[in-house]
Amino acid sequence: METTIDIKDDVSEIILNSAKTIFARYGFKITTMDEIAQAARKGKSSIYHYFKSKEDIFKAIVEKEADELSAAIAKAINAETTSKKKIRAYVLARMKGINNLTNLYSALKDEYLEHYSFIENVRVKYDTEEVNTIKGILKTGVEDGEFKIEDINLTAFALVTALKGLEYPLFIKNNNAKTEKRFEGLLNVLFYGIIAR
Amino acid sequence: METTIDIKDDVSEIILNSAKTIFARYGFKITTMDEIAQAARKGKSSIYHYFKSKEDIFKAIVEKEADELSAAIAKAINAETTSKKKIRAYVLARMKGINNLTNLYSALKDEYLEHYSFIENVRVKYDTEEVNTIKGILKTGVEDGEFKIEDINLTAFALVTALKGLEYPLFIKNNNAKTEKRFEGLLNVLFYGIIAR
DNA sequence: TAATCGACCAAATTGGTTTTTCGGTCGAAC
DNA sequence: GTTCGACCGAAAAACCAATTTGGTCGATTA
Repeated sequence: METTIDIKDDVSEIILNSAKTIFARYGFKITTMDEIAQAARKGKSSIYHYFKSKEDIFKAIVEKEADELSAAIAKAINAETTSKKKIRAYVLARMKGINNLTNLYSALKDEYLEHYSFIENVRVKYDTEEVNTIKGILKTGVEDGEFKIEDINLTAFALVTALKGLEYPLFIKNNNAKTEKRFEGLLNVLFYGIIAR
Repeated sequence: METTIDIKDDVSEIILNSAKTIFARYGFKITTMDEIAQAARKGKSSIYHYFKSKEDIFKAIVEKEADELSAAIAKAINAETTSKKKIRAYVLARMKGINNLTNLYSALKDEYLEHYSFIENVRVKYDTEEVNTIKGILKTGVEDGEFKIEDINLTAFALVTALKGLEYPLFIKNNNAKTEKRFEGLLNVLFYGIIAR
């Protein structure tokens, strides 16, 4: 994975990784630039040669994690053939992925960071990306005659919203085989509805 | 509606209504007992003859509003015959009802009040009530052979969660005929699923 | 030219003190 | 039973000095 091209950004990478650990442990506010610099074995001024602000570093880390989750989800989706399976893969990958990057991604839900506009930007960006991903799957499903949906946009939005709401009470708390079975049941509601036939 | 029995609680009612307006406008924290007393044309000490604390007043107001919403929803449900129509009536009544009591009910979502245990109690109480209502409808629907659901508890919970998530972006913002049509589409997903047949 | 850093600054934060406000009590009066 | 003025103690607000800290700059290194 690592090529020689990365060498140029070597220091940036070191700074980012150092900062990542400290941010994860102590949060954005308390972490100081001096601490980051110290962890990276650099003078504080040197950090500013690579990043223009503390926010900038944090932003880079969060965005990187968001990208990693996106990639993991995309990979899971592409591995499936039918749209139905893609939806299922999406939910599963999302659930498992979020557990991994609890550290910084949880920052999106941190009340203190609520007011930082740059975090809000990341949130909005990731939210729309998420909706678009689902929308894409639904659209393909409809075109292939696999799905039948009145309003794709609305359905995609509702699905993401519901997923986000269920995320914490269902997935985060206990993430095991039993949990998987439970959301399997919910997916069946989505696929087949609750009306008997 | 008003009977002579109410006369005894006349002053309580006055205090409650005065407080309600002030709380709605300025929120729980900023509102002072003196202001409430002044609006009720009473001395501050007099208030304590009817309510034991500021929290107590607020609690009474919020619980009253919650009860009103519950009653409105129950009425709407009972007016319908089939379980499917009951679900639809529930969503509609909930959407319209919440718009009415934006004032204090919004307190449930106020970040400042998050930490007050008495508010948490109201929230939990209303949440479980809501889930139970839906659960009741679903259960009856299944028993009558109208619905077919694997896990009623989970489905009810998911439905309420989704509804709560969609509440703000869909309903509150623009509450009109077009909105009704939109969630009609979502209800169809719930009823019939997205799989084509 | 790219990278590093010590010295420095202004703004924000912190810690501690004082003042004010406010929820709540009490006893008296009606 | 109801009302209220006077009062209390704890919490919040206001204030201020000391310190921290995000960020800049010029010089130095390589």
